[in-house]
Amino acid sequence: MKTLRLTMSDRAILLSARFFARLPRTAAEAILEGATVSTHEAHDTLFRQDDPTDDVIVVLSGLVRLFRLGKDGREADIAVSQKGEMIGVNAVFLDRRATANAQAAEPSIVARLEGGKLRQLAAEDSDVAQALLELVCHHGKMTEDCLAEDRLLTAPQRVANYILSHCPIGSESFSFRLPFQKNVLAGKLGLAPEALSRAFSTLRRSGVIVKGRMIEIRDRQALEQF
Amino acid sequence: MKTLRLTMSDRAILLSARFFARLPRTAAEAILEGATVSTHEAHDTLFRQDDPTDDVIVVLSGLVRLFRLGKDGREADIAVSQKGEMIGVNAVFLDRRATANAQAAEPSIVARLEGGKLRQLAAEDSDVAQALLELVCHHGKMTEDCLAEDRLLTAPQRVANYILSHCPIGSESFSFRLPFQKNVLAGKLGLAPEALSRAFSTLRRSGVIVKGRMIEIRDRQALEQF
DNA sequence: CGCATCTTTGAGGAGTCTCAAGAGAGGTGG
DNA sequence: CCACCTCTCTTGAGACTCCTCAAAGATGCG
Repeated sequence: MKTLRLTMSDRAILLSARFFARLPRTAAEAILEGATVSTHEAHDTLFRQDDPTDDVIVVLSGLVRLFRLGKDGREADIAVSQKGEMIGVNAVFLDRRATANAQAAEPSIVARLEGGKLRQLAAEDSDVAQALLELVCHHGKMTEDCLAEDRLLTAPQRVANYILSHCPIGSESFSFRLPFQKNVLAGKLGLAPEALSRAFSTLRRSGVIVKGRMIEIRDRQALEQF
Repeated sequence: MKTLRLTMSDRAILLSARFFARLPRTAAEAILEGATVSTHEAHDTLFRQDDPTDDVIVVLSGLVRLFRLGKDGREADIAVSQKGEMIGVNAVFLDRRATANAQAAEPSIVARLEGGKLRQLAAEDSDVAQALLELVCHHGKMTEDCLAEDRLLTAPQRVANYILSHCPIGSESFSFRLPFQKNVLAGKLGLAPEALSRAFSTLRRSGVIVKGRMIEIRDRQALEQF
């Protein structure tokens, strides 16, 4: 891991991230004041569950996996964050202890914002508070979605769902590239890698063609009623 | 369902709820401006998933279950809310559509706050924004906990966990009364009622005694390493 | 006391995990 | 350019957990 200052292009990525994009430029700049950047190898740990921490992390490139550890060492993914997504907001507004482990799932660059500054700005600037509220509500909803999917859907259904969520509405057949390793996708969907593999096998019979990271869908209908 | 005005005791319950308790009295009063109260039978639906809605609900008494429906009609509980807890905050700060179904799990009384007013106050009063942020972060963490438990723990482990969460720290043996039907507990833990029953059977061998809604724990150690 | 509802128990089956081994892809060095 | 190595992914087999359906046993309420 190496620590650096923000470059111009880092700034550009940050300012175009959803959270910052909806803020007035001056507020966004104020938050970035004092931000640092660090690079990480795949499998590097960014922080550990229950560690005291007062940083919010923004992914600039790469992929960060957020997971909890079971007593037996098994891992349960809570979220997988890509470019422009924020991590650790909950902790900063609760007890300043990480709620999960964060690990780079591939070589990654992240920015660290000071939680103290964020709290201060949230208190002073209602635009910032508003943006944070929306962000956290959105995170909450995502987690709810995950929970509901886990409880309601089988493995192939979850995978079908995931694929459909990448499908532009209205198109009958389409294709896209998985944004990360199948390994990581399996974790995100709450499956063992083998289960994901088998799910793809099942979906093959419904017109899903998988070649490496490329996914091709022939018949959207068949997927939807899975 | 009957709709009423706020009584004095309703007000008292609201003001002592966690969210309101940390607000200055005047801010809390401002939010309660225009609130209404309604009573519901068990199994009454308060709102349906995807319904346009701009209310936040506070449970005054009884129990409200929040769940999503699968295509086959199966239900997945997202949360179970008791006296003083708030429902629907996410929706009010996102697209004003309910993210789940809400149903009274027993005869219940709830207050409805106007989402518009809440948004307005959050923008004007940083105390309100702060309190909302903490509330939503807390909800998010709860949901994460649920997700992680689902993925990491077996049925008996989840039940043991639940029991331990009701145990005052430091006590070796203790007992308490379930705050709701086993039916509802099963849903909250993501189990079929039969699975909960069997989990209790398993735990019986580790010193857990179940009589109706009363739970008694003889040996905390045994539970913890389950 | 009787009925409706909730809970427990049993049996069978669907779904997912684990372990183990084989196939494929991508990168490195000769 | 090919052989080799590593890492990822797939496939198979067996075990385990939890669900579903069915029926019997509690519990609570009128």
